[in-house]
Amino acid sequence: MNNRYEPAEIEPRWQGVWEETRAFRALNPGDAGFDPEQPKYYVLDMFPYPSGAGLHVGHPMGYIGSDIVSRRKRMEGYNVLHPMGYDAFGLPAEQYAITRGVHPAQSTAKNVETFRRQLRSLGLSYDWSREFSTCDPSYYRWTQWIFARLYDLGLAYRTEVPVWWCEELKTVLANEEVIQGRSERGGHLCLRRPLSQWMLKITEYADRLLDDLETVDWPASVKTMQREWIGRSEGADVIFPIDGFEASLTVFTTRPDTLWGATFMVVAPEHALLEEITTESDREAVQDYVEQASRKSDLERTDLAKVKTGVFTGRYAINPVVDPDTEESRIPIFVADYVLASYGTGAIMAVPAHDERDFEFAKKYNLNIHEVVKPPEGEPGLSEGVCFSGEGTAIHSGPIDGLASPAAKLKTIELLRKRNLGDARVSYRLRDWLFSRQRYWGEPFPVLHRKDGSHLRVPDADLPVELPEMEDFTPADDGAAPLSRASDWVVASDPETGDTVRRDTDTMPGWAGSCWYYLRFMDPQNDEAPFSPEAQEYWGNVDLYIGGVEHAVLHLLYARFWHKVLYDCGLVSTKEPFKRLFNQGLLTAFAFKDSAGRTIPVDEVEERDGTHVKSDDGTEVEQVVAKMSKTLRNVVNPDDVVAQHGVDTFRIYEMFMGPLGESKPWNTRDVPGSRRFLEDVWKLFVDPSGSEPIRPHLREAVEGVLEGEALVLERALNRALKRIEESFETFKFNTAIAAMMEFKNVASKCRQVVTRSQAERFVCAMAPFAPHIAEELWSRLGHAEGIVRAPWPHHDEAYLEEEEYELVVQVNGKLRARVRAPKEADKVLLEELARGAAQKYLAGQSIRRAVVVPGRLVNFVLGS
RNA sequence: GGGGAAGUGGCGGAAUCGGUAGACGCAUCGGACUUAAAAUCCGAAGGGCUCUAAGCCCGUGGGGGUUCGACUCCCCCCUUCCCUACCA
Repeated sequence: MNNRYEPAEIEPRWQGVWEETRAFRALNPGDAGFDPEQPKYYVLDMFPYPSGAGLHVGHPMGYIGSDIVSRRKRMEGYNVLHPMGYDAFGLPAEQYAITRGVHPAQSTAKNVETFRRQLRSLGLSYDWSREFSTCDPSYYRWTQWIFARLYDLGLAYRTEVPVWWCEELKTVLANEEVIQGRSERGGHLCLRRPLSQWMLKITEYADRLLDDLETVDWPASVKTMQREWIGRSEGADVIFPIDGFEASLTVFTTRPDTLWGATFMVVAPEHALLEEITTESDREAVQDYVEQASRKSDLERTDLAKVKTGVFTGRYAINPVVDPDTEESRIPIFVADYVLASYGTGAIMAVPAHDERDFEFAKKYNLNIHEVVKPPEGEPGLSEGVCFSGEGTAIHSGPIDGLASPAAKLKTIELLRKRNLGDARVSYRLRDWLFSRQRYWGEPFPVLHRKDGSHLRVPDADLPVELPEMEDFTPADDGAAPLSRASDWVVASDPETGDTVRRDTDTMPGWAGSCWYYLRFMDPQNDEAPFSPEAQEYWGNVDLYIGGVEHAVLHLLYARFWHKVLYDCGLVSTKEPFKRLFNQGLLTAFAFKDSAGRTIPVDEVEERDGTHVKSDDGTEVEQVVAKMSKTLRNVVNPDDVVAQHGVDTFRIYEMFMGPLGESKPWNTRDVPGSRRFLEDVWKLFVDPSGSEPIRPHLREAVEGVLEGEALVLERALNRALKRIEESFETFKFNTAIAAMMEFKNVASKCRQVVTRSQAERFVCAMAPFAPHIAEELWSRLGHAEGIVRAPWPHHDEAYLEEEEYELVVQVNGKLRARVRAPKEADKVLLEELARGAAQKYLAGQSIRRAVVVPGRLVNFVLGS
């Protein structure tokens, strides 16, 4: 028998065994051997987007973490669902296909294959029988089916909206995919353009999406981000009559109590009434302004935000609470692009005394500023020349004078309601979800368009509406969807009348597939339903969801929305999809900066005498931490690490780097340390120069009382087991590995004393982290059954207490001595011991006080 | 501008409830083994001062405070990273 530690031999062998024995298969209700009494645990990774570049070492960070949890849960007796798949539809896949001139179906299949190979090589305990891609027709059939439910509920609707159009990508993008006027992917300039689109009424679920955040165990920061994204604000609609005009102007405000201070109004350049209300003499100026605003990208609109601009429309509104006989009741209406068409009503009442933006605008255009809220004592207000936007006491406001802001708000709303001039209203920052793309690589909508402009759903029985094969899938210059050119495919017959109808030619956005994949994993082969009620009932929701913070808002919000819709349809029994969420940290890498602050690629830098210098001219550079990127040439491929050291080393290193939740830099230099640890563990149990599978003294269990070194070892093991246990609470697996290393260090000094029981418990505790070596050692220890379902070892408190401990002796808070103290020593004895130990510091001094903390220290406070 | 997270040796990072700062590992330096090197094994090591022996001082971004005692709690400031960006 070869007794050297050879990961290249061990690892593929055990991976083969796991596959043959289907070691990680999760059993569903109805499967042979399913035990309804066994507790379930569902651990999910955010599935990857299979890009052409393959995995880099950052991807597996979270996967390894979730795998460790899965493996331990299995050892604790849970029926663990731990699946993996691919988020394969969407823009990036299509862009990649276009730049390479390959069909997206082909490039995606190839990328998926690379990802699968790499993931499999990492020894992750996925139930591979549940694997799928979102672009599989057998999957997207049900994505379409769920869309049909949304359609039936009236939650999907078509409307003409000004949408973000990206000229470069020839597509429409959602608000969330446009950052500062540029596409999130690729950074291309975008502009707004009206198009007929599918929208999903996520706003209808805003309150539930907000309220149910209370029920999930998620990082507070993610909850906050979601709350802010939904942006619920309570306020009121107020109707302002327009002077000499039939129509009125409605605004939304969160401060109805400041109504008496509204001295002008502003409408967005896109406001529907703008053209009508503009007077002849001002028409030209207004039209100019509107045109300018439409040409501005949002980038410019925000960048120039510091300087507000606007134009008078020539028209006046009437402040409904100001005496109509006074000139003050007539307030001018402006158009300005600091008011957004898409929020509230697209128009505001401007209260310059109590709103920073209005204040700025009023100062620039010399408009009236009328104070109606007195700031609380000590806070500066208008008299100090500052705009006070907080809450205070109403003044100069007739019927609400003297009321505190919250009461003033309520009373104003009551007044408005009585006079039919407005009412309380809640407004959200969240907009409905723009759900269609004029692209090829996505789920086609299961919708047919009749000649009369009406539309109907494709019957469920006819799903999936398969994506047609197309040679040329590039978007048309005019923005028409590629599918509209699939002339055979587009034509269909009306299921009711048999007339000719046209298929909808848009496709769903990339987010669609990831909205419910966690449900499909529960029952992935079902071809009668997206998942069976039994499977859903059993698996419930995801117990632990691990992924990056970049999905804190969109993916998680969209998935929660769909989940709630399915809940309303009676298809799922839980209100929330993900019980606990954990964000793994970003994996960074070292890079270098020269004195001018330019980043220098790693391969142009070398180390000389402890400093880093540029290879070509020897100038000193500074080491910094940056994201892994092609340009910095600091990307590390897991394949290389695995080839050199094996998967177990890779897994141990990734977890040993630091807490899973924190971002930390990869350093190839450190990897051999993890390899050495595994080599040492191996040698602890296997004699590399011998031929026995295991060190002979470990072959049989020895009975008897532990004493001497054996007892020391037992204590060390229990300490380690406890620390490993604790590491699962906070995902600080680095401390678990440190604990294993400490045990290994102690045990290596007295190898012959290690008992079989200790070896077994240690190997089991190590199994989730380094499963291959653990499995090999377990089998060498003579176990025919794999370690995958071996019992998880728990520590015994009895071995954590020692007879004696080291008592710290301080004088005036400074460490001066240490002394051995018996466990049960009382305060008097401890003080006495300490006094003896610190004698030389105490001689001739008067002790003012002695602080005795049993189990810890004694601190002598000397008199002055 | 707003919000959040974080600053500990040369590097990654430890440190339950406020109680021995620097666990564990990397790199480094000695020593052993070797013809030599690698690997391996043993050992040293926060910084400074110093009579080189026991010891002293300083040290968790900076400055204050609370406490017998602060990486940990409170106040102010600085830096870095992430998110967000006129939401009325």
